[in-house]
Amino acid sequence: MNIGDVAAKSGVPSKTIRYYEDIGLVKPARSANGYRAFRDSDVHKLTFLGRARALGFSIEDCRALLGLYEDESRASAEVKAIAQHQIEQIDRKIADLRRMRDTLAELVSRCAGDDRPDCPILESLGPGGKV
Amino acid sequence: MNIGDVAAKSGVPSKTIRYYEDIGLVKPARSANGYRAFRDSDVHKLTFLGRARALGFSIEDCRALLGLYEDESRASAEVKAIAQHQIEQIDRKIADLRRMRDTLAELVSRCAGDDRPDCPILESLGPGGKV
DNA sequence: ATGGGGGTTCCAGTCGGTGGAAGGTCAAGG
DNA sequence: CCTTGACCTTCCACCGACTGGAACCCCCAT
Repeated sequence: MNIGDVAAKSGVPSKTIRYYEDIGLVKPARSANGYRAFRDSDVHKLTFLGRARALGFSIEDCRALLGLYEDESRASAEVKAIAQHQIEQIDRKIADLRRMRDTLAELVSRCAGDDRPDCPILESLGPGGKV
Repeated sequence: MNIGDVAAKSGVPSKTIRYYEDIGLVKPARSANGYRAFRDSDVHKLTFLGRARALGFSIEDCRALLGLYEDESRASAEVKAIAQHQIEQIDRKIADLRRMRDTLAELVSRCAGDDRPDCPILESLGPGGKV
């Protein structure tokens, strides 16, 4: 299988697949003409990677998960720990974003939004403010 | 004022201040010895930038906001529009993260997390899965 | 004069790709 | 047999927004 087919099947762009090879996540064989020759197992790995990335796992987490995925004698506890850690990271990001959002929403609600220059948003960002 | 004092007063690291000069957000004068010479207005700008960045505004948004901040004849509507757009971006990010979080939480809840190898998390990421 | 704590420039690296140039390969159609 | 066009290859540069570090300069106190 050539890279284009794999990209179509796995949903991971060709460019990204080459990048994943660069960083050692997949190791496709090579045909005589120099083309990468993918097996079904590579497609499975790439599908796996695409989904893991969509869940926000870092590349290094993906590398670890892929190792566990391939390891028939893994302990599910290891996988669960990584996933739980990822949930914590996401929760932290959400909390940060929510704080930003609330602050912004409050500022926006106090801004007239007309053609006059006075603006609580800019005032809060400036030296007197306390955002 | 030297860069270190400004960093302390504005809360923006020296390195970042130099970077902001590089990309044209601040334009400090220079002393005879080649050191950057900041005025109070530069400190105000950098404080402004620090706060705007903390609210998640992109550098380009910051540039626009800084322009409006400096423009006495601005219309608050312009500022409000940028802030509202930013809120929308944040909302979209939160929604994405929440989807990830929910999916992960569901997978984690179904994973035994013991020393056995069977793991719904890995199964969902693999070729049979449907994350 | 020496030491330490500023400052300066410039280059490289972060993360996870993405875009594009220059060139090789292959199957189909004229 | 040749050309066209779609694929593939490598390599290098760029995105955002910094951050780390090397190598060097400057100024003040001891």
